[in-house]
Amino acid sequence: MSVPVEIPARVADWFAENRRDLPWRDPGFPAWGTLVSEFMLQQTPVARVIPRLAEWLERWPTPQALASVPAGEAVRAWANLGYPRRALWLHAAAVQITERHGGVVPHNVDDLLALTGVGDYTARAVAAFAYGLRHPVVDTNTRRVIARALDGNAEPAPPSNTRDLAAMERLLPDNLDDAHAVNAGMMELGAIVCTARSPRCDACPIADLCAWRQAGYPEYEGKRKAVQKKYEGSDRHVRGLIMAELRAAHVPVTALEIETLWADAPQRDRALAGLVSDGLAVYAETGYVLP
DNA sequence: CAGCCGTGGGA
DNA sequence: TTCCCAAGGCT
Repeated sequence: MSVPVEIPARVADWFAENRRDLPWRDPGFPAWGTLVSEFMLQQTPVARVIPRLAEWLERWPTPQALASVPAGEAVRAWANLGYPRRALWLHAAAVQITERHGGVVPHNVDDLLALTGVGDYTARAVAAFAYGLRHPVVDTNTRRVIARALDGNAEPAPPSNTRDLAAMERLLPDNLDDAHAVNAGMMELGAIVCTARSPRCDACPIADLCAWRQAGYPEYEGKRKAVQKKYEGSDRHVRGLIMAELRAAHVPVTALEIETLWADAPQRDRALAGLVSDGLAVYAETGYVLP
């Protein structure tokens, strides 16, 4: 596929002018802060992350600080960010950073990938954004911009790490600062202009180059991503109710109290067993507590 | 690899 | 109101 050579420079210039003032973009923001923010941003919107991130870093300014407290403290501080397993994984990663890397968030992508809860996106985001290294960073925003501007599709195909990283690599300038701006700019463009529902093409710096626009905005015909199951009444719903109770309580939550949270006994038992299996709840004498 | 994992806000 | 989906990762 041929890439219009103007795209990276246009995106980088647009980013310089239009970047949101987000905490993790502050000069001197620590790599640990970047790692924490990336964990929190996995499937949780920016606006909900910002206040929790500030609290978190004030309380645990280093990996060692987090590693020194029980994992349950992390789960409680995670509050209502959702997917509380991420709090458990972040705590595990803090322990690993402390034990294996002397408390320094690793620079190396393979070392980052070896941390619990760090996958292909997060590892490269930390290497690129915290340390300024030249790695392609591809998230859901970047994939959408590439799908539209370069491939002429309304939506990206299902994620393929090999294909997505190669596509982004082709856009990355050699210069470190420019590469950083293109990585961040593609994400930012997807986040605030080339959005999933109603893209603001009038504000897009590459609208005149966009393959999807040039093709007349054809509807997406490829494989759709699996539709999210309904939350109301789901196992995730019940797990969420139980976790909210465990976070609020500072004494063991009895089985009787858990019964009041959800009437369907088999589903309730399944949810609770799942939480115990995941390590998010443990039984202690009289009831369930955070780990 | 498809399914699973929370929560809340905008359209 | 209902639906969509948000800086993913693990099994």
